[in-house]
Amino acid sequence: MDTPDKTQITPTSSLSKFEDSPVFKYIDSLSPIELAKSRQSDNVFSSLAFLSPSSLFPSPQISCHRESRFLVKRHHFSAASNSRVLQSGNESNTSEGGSKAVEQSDLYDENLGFLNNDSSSKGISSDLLDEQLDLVTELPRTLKYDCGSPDGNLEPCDEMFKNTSVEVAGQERSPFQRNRDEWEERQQSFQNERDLRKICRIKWSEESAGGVAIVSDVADMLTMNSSIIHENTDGQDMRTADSGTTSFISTMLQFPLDNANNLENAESGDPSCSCKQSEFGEPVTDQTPGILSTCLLDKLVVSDSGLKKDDKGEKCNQSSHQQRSIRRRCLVFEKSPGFGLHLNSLPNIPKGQNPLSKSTLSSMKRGEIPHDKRTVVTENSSETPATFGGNEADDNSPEKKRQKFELDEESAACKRCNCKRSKCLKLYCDCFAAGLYCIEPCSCQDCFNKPVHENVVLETRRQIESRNPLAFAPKVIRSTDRISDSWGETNKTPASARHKRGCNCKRSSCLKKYCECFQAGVGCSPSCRCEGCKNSFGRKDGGDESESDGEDLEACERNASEKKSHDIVINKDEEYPDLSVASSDISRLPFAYSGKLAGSFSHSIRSSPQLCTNQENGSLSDSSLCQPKFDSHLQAIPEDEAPEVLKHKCLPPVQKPTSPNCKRVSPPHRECSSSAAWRSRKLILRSVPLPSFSPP
DNA sequence: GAGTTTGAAACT
DNA sequence: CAGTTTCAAACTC
Repeated sequence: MDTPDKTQITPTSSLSKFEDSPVFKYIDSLSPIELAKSRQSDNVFSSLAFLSPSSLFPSPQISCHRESRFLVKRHHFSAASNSRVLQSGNESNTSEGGSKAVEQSDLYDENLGFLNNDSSSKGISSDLLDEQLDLVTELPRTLKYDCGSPDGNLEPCDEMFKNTSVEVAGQERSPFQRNRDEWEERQQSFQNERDLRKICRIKWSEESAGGVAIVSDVADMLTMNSSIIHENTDGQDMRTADSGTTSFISTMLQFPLDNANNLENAESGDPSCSCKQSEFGEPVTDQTPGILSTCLLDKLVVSDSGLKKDDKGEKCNQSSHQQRSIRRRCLVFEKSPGFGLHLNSLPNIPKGQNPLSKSTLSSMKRGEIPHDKRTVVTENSSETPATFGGNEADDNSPEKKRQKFELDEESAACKRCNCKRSKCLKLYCDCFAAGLYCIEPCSCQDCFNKPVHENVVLETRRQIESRNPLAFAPKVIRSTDRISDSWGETNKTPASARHKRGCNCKRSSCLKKYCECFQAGVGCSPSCRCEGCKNSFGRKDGGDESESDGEDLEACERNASEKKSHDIVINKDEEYPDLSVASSDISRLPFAYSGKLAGSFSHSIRSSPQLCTNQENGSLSDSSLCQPKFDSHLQAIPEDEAPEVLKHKCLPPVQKPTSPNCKRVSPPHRECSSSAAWRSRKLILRSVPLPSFSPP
């Protein structure tokens, strides 16, 4: 098919075409995004995956974008399905740009047909499939890093992934997950989420056994079409992952939407093997806790699942627990980055940890504060040369350099705490504060922040949370320019972020990392009590230095984003400052109640009021929760691309948080920075909200 | 690498 | 709520 020029095709254009025909939508949106931004797409994918399915989005535009992306990935996936999906994925990674583009065009029709089969769930199924595809694509990268076999041996890599996922779910995450579970149980309102977790658990438990039973269980719980699954036994390897992922995703989606069932059915149809599900179950479990905050985790998990699929869940033996742990760590960090993923909160990624995670993190970070679309793409390309080779002619471009620089910084940032007296059980400890266990890279002494001391950690967290429910919530909230708060009004910055509490700097002039605002790469706000504020990201008084010195700003952002990207949460609920805050906090929280909210799937969290619910029953908007993912995803999407319709439509009516929990919820503030980076953020933010919230 | 500075977190 | 202490990161040398 004729794929429109990436550059030319923008979401906006695609939107216009949606009206004409769904096919055009997919084609238009797909070809440009995928080709240009392999990595980015990954990020996006993960974000999208977690986001509600296309069905969720009433607006054709949104669905179109997502579908297009998914389709592309799916193409890729389908191609691989016949042969070793993973391998193909690995190979394709290097040459994603060209090969995928071709495949996409070819496969596009198929996907459409497939989607059409399941009218009700086609959107969702497509999304899920796409996600799987994305995973496949990303897996190769991961394999390269982790397995050390780029082409490699899929099996080993798969095993690695599988193990990793297992380990994560079982060990490191166990405490968090448990907390989440507890919360969920307490809060019956989120039945879907619980079901999903159950499924994951089941899969997990039965993974070793074969996971067949799991499938049935899942089907029962999710009301999936087991029949469909069985029918598709032929494509086990490929489908399995999809099915698992799909089911998981659908389940997640179900929270807010009833469409999940449909989606699951459609998706489940693809997957056939119970083993696959089990595999998914694992990834899901992992994802649930950590992923939320960041897209990276999602990706990783998904990819892992995908690998497992190929290898067959049974194959996935726990080869190296350590490696898994490490991976997990990285993932978690990344996730929390998210904004950071969690995506934003990935600042502290151990150096020794997965390169993949690094890359992912980098991508996420970039996503958080992308200067422009290109940046994201370039980043992706950096990791997977093949992917973007064609698109990125910018190797020499400043952004490219910047990306490399960021990668280096990320690597350097992969350090952990160095606590000596806090036992890593206080917020002094970055690991603990981020909801992460300390790991080898940490230089802490008498550390209790380890899985072995799970009970202690949890109890301590409870205590801290009892004092301050938002203690583990993201410190920085990003909001789009749409927000009209006192601060935002003064600051026209497209995208803005603010520190939840504001800093209290006296001597650093908010120009050093002592300042949390600066460290997070956000400007100071009226809520800050700093003296002599000279924050390059935005002064408390509204002064904006960023414009004057874009380069400096970028450097500052890099520094800031490096570490506490995970702490930053995008605020979709701009209109609802309180809510946004709460949601942001939730997204980042890995532990306990917050952890449940944040740790659990972003969707669930978003859809679920848990975070606030625990503290308060106010319903939270999912927007913030989903944002990290979207953020990364949206990064590539220019403002123009993001249709306003989506903005509005996708954003479900948010209920204002009446939550008392949201302490110190600073009124929505906007940063003054008007740098390109911030602008890009703005774009991202807009796009983000849409997917996350799907009108019931 | 050791020592200092800094400001958040914790405590009173 | 304010003041003080503790703490670990950030920074400097």
